[in-house]
Amino acid sequence: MTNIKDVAKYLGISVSTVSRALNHYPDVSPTTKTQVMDAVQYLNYRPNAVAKGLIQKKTFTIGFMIPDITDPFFPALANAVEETLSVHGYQVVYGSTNRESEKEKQFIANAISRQFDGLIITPDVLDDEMIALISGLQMPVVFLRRRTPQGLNAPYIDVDHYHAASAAIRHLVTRGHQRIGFISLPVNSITGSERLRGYMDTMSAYGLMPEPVSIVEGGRTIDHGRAAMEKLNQRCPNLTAVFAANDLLAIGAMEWLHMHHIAVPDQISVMGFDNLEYASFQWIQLTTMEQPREEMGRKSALTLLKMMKDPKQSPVSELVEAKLIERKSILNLNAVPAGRS
Amino acid sequence: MTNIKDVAKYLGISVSTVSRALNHYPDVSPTTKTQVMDAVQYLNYRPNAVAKGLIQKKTFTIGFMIPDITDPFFPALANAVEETLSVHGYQVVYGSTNRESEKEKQFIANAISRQFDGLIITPDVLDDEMIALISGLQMPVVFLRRRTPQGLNAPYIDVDHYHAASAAIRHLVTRGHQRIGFISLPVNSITGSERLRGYMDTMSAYGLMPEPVSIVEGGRTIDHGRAAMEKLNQRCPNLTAVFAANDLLAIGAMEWLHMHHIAVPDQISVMGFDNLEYASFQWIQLTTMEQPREEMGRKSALTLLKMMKDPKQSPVSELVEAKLIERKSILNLNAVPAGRS
DNA sequence: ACCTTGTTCAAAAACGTTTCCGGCAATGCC
DNA sequence: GGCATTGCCGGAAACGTTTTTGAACAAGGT
Repeated sequence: MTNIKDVAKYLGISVSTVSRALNHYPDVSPTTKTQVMDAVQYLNYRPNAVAKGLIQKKTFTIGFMIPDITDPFFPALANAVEETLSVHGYQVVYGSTNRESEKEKQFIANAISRQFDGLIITPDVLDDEMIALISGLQMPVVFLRRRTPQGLNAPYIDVDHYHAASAAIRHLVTRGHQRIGFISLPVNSITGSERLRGYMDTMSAYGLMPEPVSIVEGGRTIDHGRAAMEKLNQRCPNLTAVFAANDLLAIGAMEWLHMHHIAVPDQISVMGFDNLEYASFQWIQLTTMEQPREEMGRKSALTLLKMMKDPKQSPVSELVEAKLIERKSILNLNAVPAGRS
Repeated sequence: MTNIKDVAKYLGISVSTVSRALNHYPDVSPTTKTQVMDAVQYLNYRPNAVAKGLIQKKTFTIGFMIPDITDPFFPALANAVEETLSVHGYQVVYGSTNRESEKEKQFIANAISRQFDGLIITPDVLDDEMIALISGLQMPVVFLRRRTPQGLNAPYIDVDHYHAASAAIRHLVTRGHQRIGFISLPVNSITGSERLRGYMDTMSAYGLMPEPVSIVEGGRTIDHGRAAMEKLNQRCPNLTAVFAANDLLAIGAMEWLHMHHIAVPDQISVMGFDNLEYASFQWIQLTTMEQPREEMGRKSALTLLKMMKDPKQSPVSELVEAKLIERKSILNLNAVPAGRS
């Protein structure tokens, strides 16, 4: 590999002049500058970013930690993050941690030793050790799709899961639904507990205090959704609607209903959360709360950029709006003859 | 940030001893070694991987270039690659290029200046400039999900698209289908042209030379599949089966059929390619050729690992088998009363 | 007493850049 | 013509490691 010394020697000038020419410093004459550029071309010289990073204490790489790239929620996020960071010369290093605490810590440790310039993270487990690790970080951090935990003061970009769940329930109730089941995410996760809380509070605000049996903890996958729907159907056979805490659960539920010849929405309505591509399939047509993933990804990248440019200012968190996407999985009971069990 | 000089000063020993202790060199006494370890803990010292990379000429990062992380085909690949590389201490840098030539070149250039140790790439456009760029590379490269282009001698990991397409057609023909339409990927892509070739050759081997009108170039998305199915239906209303070159196209086709009340498989059979998660949905149940994505990801990572360990040996390419996943989207005409148009 | 061998460590070079500092012409100004 | 200013450039330090070389010392054999 040819280095800067080689091109300096080739031109018979000093290393520092070559460096200044390449970095467009003002104090280098136009003629030598073009000479340098030509020599660089001719010798096929590529600056070594590692050496540059060492001396500048800036690597132009940022870390992006997510629970699971295989979860269809994340690729769009990742894409938006990379898109907006790459135009500023940053490269992003993904880490898919499978929600394992060990891997998450591993990723942070790596970010430190590799001198990343910033971090966008969606941590899943936030025990004390993790919080300590993050709070000891020298680089800017933004939390994505979860609020900043107690004890840290990084900004976050999140949707308001609580209000979104509330809006979903409102949508169902105003369409005449009263017996509404809930298929939950793991409740030890933040998003899971927030959406559950939105369901609970809104139901009781309408005087529809749900019995505990109408809530089942589902998990995150389609299979979980199926199993949860089966359990729900056993325990509360007279539900008119089901609210699933994400689209995968909703689709699992719809699959179970389809297999048992229970028509959606005629016999039971289903509401989802996320608006994945699946949701718009002709067979599914799921009404769901959309999380604006591109927007979230973009905004997290932009606030990180701002923080890296000026580490002084305290950056601002943002709560973006979820949006109700109406399709055909919910029946309006008020517009129906009546006489349903 | 505390560096190795700090811990040396703290212990009153030399920098080199600390370094040797940390890297488990034999010539450091047990007592100083434990002292060093304790000091490292106490001072919260983290080795600077950038400096290490500079002197060792090894960064323990590999680049993984894919066309589009948003395409549901790739996350599983990416996951497998990262999984098997991370256990060897490598970190992987993704690049989602949106199939833009400019971004692909950008990624390679970045890989050079950042001194990556190796590359796993799924390039989409391979013009002369790209080939020159790659052939000038100092680091090992493996091609994934495409064969190595002429003029390069890197290994590849791919499925045999041609034979897989051939097997798909054989499956249809042995079930009595003769008029089989084809929805193609963009034919200027390698995978697209290979699958098309498999279709063509196999059809004519059975004496079923397809008319040009029964082939329509679809694209890559569900919307393309819909449009293609509509076109196909106009041009060849008497098809008994359609082979779509990937599952997204197949699902788009099935959507169009569903919207027009044409039953699958009773009125027309559909065969896909990829076996995405979608394909197993209850409403879809698509028979399709599975590409073993985890296996491909793992294998590409393993051969890269081998090449990095011993750059001498010429590594071996692999063609993995696609596997027919039988579901319910194909009707066996031989087991049916007869009398179909 | 001397050589050999082995163990443990320190000094310094090296990696490829950037950047600070100073020097040397040439120019402009009085 | 002296003097400050400007434009351009070279030397060298610095970034934080690893690695090579060899020094110091002890122990053991003859």
